[in-house]
Parts: sequence; C-alpha cells; structure tokens
Amino acid sequence: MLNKKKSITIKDVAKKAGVSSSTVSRVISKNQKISPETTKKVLKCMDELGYHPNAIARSLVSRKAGTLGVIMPSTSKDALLNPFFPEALRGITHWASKAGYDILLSTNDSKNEELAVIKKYINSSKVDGIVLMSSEIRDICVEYLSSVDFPFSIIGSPAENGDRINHVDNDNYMATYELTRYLTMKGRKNIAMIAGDLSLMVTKKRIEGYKKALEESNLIFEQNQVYTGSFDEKTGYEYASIIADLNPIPDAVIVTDDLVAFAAVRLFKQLKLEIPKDIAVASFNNSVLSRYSNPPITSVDVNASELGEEAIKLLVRAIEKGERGNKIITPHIIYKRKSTEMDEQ
Amino acid sequence: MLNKKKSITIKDVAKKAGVSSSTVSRVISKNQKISPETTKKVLKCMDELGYHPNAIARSLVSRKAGTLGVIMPSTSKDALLNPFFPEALRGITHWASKAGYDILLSTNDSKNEELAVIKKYINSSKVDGIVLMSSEIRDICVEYLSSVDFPFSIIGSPAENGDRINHVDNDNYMATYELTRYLTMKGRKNIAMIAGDLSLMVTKKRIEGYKKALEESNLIFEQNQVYTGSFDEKTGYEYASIIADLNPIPDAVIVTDDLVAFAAVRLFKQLKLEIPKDIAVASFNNSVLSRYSNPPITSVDVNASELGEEAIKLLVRAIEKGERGNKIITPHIIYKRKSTEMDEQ
DNA sequence: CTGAAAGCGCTTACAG
DNA sequence: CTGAAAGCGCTTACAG
Repeated sequence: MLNKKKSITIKDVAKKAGVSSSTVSRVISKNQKISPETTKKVLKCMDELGYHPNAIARSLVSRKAGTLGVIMPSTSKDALLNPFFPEALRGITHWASKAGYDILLSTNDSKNEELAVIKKYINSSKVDGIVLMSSEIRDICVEYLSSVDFPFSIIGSPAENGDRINHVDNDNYMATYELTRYLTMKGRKNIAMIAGDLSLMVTKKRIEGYKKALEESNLIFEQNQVYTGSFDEKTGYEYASIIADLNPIPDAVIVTDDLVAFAAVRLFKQLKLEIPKDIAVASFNNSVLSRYSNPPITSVDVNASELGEEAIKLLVRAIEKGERGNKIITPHIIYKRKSTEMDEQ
Repeated sequence: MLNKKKSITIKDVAKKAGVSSSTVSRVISKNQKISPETTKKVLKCMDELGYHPNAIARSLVSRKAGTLGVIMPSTSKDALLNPFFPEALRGITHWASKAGYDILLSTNDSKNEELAVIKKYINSSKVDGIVLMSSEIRDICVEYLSSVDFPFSIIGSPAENGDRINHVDNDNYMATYELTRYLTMKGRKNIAMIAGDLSLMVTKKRIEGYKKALEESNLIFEQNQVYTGSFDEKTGYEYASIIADLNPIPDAVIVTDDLVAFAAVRLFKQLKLEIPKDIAVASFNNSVLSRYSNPPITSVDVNASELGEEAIKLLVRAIEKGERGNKIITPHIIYKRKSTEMDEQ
C-alpha cells in the first residue's frame, strides 16, 4: 500500500563519515575498540542524519528479539476487580525496560489460547523469553515451555516436580499460617476458609498453611470448612452465604480474595452479624476494597509489583545465562485492620 | 553467549519440496497463484519439518513490524484502583490479535518518559502504529506523533485543533449533561462537582455538560462548586470533605471517579448525612466500588473495552489505509442506583 | 583499530 | 505458475 519513506541506514552514516559500515556498527554496539576520533565523527554523522538503528534488522542477525512475552491468564477478567495483574504488570514493564527489553502482552480466554499464543511467539521468533502470570498445578503451558526448553519464568509456584522451573512467589503457606495463627491468638476457634480454585498451587499452599496453624492451636481442621472451586464475584458471594448459614456460625473466615471478602462483610452485616465481634474476616491482596470496607478488612499484601520485577529478573538470567530452576520468594505483609481487631472504637 | 540452535528456514523447506524458496514464500503469504499440487507439497514439507516463518525476517523486508505500541499513561497508578485501564487493555489486545497485530506495552511515569518511549518505538521500527491511552489537552506525545505523521490513535479527545487525529471517546459532554439533568429531574437544586484534572479534555467536556444541564434547569452554574485539579485518593477525599463543610451543603455531587465517590459516600455517612436523602452521589466508571458501596452508587459506564477495540480499529485503518482524522464516539450507560434514587427501601 | 565480505531469513520485481 | 537474483539493515568472523 503506502510505501514507508526510505529510511536512513548504517550505510548513509558510513558514507558521510567516510568509514565502513562495520565501523559504524561497532560504534553503535560499543563492544569493540574504535578510536575516539572515529567514534566521535561517526556519532556526529549519526546525529546529523537523525540515524537510529533498526531493531528488526538487528534482531535478525543477532537472533535476539529484545522482547519478552507476557501471558495474562485466562482468568484475567479478575484483573478488572483485582489490582494484582495491573500492579504486577507495572513491575514487569518497569524492570524489563531497565534490562533493555520490551514487553509483548497477550490476554487470553483459555489455557489453550495461552498455549497457542506462546507457540506463536516462540515459533515466529518474536520473543526471547516468556513470563506466565499464573499457572495451574498441571499446566499445559509450563509443560510445553519445559519440553522445548524455552526461557520462561512464572509468577506463582509450579507443581512439586518443577525443579527446573524459574519462578517467583510469596510464601503462601507461611502467609496463611501466620494469618490463621493471628486469628487463633485473637481467640478465634472456628475458622472457615474460602480458598478458591484447587487447580492452583496457591490454593493448595494456603490451605496447608491454614491447616498447620489450626493444628498448632489444637483446633480441628475440617475439610468441609474449606470452600474451594473456581469462583467469581457470584460464587464467592454464595460461599459467604453458606458460611453465614452454618450452625454454629464460624467466628472467623479467611478469604483468598478481597472482593469476595468485601462482599462477605456486607452480607454478614445485612444478617446483623457484627464484625469482628461475631465473625472476623481476613483476606488477600490488600486492594482498595479492603481498605475502604466498613470495617476495613485485614488483608495480606502480596506485593504484586515486586513479583513482576523478580519474574523479569529471573527470566533475563534464564535468557542471557541459561539459568534454570531459580526460585525467589518475595515477602508478604499482613495489614491488620478492624475486621479482625476488637478495639475501643 | 549460548547460541540458539540453527532454525529451519524457508530454504530447508524449498530443498525438501524440490522447489525454490520464492515458491515457498508465496505459499506462506498466499497472495499469489501457486498450483494446488505445489502448494500441497510445500505445506506438507513445512509440516514435516516443523517450519514456522520467522516474523523478524519478514518484518525486515516487508517493513511492517506487525506490532502496535500501547502507551499507558503517566497516571497509570490509577490503573490499580480503576478498572478502566485493564479493561481497555483487554479490548485492545483482543482486537489487535484479530487484526493480526501484537501489542507492545509500555507503562510510564511521566509525559516525557512516554514521549521517549514513543520515539524509541518509532525510530527502532518496532511498531507500525501507536495507541495513546490518555492525552492531555496540549499533549507533547500527540504533537510529536502528528509532526512526524506516524499512525496513531488516542483514547480520549484531542484539543480543538485536532482535526487530523484519530480518536475514540465517549460523548463526555452528553453523558454529564444527562447525569446532571437526571439529578435535577429528581429535584436536586444544588449540585456540586468533583471534576478532576483540568489538563484533560474529559474534564473540560464534563464540566460543559454539567453547566449546560444546570442552565436548562434554570439553576446557576457556580464556578466554586466545581472542584478541579489533579487528584488522587487523598485529594479526592479532601474535596469531598470540603463539600461536606459547605453551607448550605449541596444536595447532590457528581464525581468523575468511582473511588473518590466511594470515599465521599463514606465520609458523608460518618457525618450523619443520609444518602441520597440529604445528598445524592453520582460518578463515573461503574467499577466494582460503585456497585458494592452502601448505598450502591449511580455511575456512568464508559465501556472501556469498547474504547480499546475501537482505538485499534482506527489505528489499523491509519496504518493500512493512511486514514487520518477518524473519530468514533462509543455509547455510555448510566447505571442508576440508590445513591440517587429515593425509594421504598 | 578498520574494512570487505558473507550472511541472518525472508520478499518481490523481473523474466520466462 | 515458477525460479534466480537482489535486497531489507544490520553483525561478525576473517584478515590486515
């Protein structure tokens, strides 16, 4: 169709500076000795011509795309409610840019779509590595990437056999252990949990931490006090309703997502339950919802942007040094708020 | 460092199929007549060899990157609170993928950083076009892109002289007009507004619509009833406090952001103001906050994902057909909720 | 420190 | 319908 205007190339610069294009190339990549005078002259010509290296041509010969693929999860509708994904994305783009990479972003509606995108990215040589923003315990994308040994890192944890997988995660076991212990210390004895999708490692770990804490407090872990299954706004709300119908009603509930916790708080209040007096509520993600709830909700900040940054650091090492199996645990913070704290209010 | 394994190229396919690489190339691009037998044979060989075209090499010769740059605004910290950006991003990636483009995403901390990224993207030939997710009335990025006539589109509206600028936006004037009229119909006579950052076109348009509606209702537009200036969580909250301190207290307030509206509602309730009896509250974005507030807040849904989709459609036409100055207005929906509706509750 | 040459993996007139 | 050749804009041994 419309032809792009002819661009100024390394050749134009070379001609103007009276040197070879090899020399210009070496000035650009600055990884070889070029005399100061030549360098200066070439730089001047580049500037005068308004020359900029063509990244595409560079990629072709260097076999480096200079680009990292980021795969937003099939569940990314959550992104609309949950600051996790945008925040992680900020960490990702921020550090990628520092490391000299651009970010190719894809959002997807299913795991199969994710896999298709990953294959496309790899096969077309458009990316040097891939970040998975979420992974299931048995994840076809992880399996594929492992099988072709393409550099990747995941935010979250792989299954037990994932020794060679670069990943960054919170200590979800410990975070939930601490949160549960904190509630038992506050005298709670009947703690329910809305734990989310069992196909996710995070769910498994959080349940384990919860269980361990109960045991240490000599409380009984009851499987039917733990509500699992993929949930959205609606089903999460339903779980909360079920809990409110229990007899006896639990005196605390740990929720894996702020939004559901927020909904639960509203529900409990409608039923004239007092929070935290009758039932304490604690959750994860520390989003604006937890802060603005009435009462404000105790919540675990998972530090999504740091997770994003670290995922990129790992990925860059995987690409540039071939490292595999690196694991980083980022710290979490429990923000204690009135939904779990009785006070002189 | 570690050398990528030699990839299978068009040559390998050609050799195996006993044809020239030109022929293989034509089979790939399928824009020229190749005999069915040859096509079939080539396709078979590609499949057997596991061949995939190298997008980088293609880009180099076709001078098309196959990639669109998306510039997240300097204010993208809002993204963490506001579903607008993630939702728009979904629309963007979704449609870009349909149109055969990938998305290069950048998040930025300032307008200057945005401009630097834009220049980098263009100069390095990494993108074929650019979407600006927000623009100020006098925007250095818009000015630059216009001056070099690089294909771009913006979500939002350009200044009055932006005839040649592709953009997609809601009718913010009309939306606010309708919202204000709706409040006056409900008998509100003293309507304040927290309008946001005056450097944004959206702010200007919304104030105009608000003003027009007041005038049509024979109410007086008072400049000091309109609170402007860039605001975050905190300053928004402060504006709300100021409004609560007014004498007489306005009987309605229109807020340009759900989060602030949400905070305002809490504040008013603390001051024992009844909503909507004493003061009605209406806002924009229709986020989860507006739905979950108590009472739920009337809010204008701007349909961010459609804005994103349309921005890409415009951009693709700008790239492929050289079109400029296209303008699309996407519909908004006012969700009327209890924060403005007295009822038999 | 610098240059000539080959090549990265494709596409596209040109010629038949 | 198909092929040989040139070229997209770079980098990188190789040789000096």
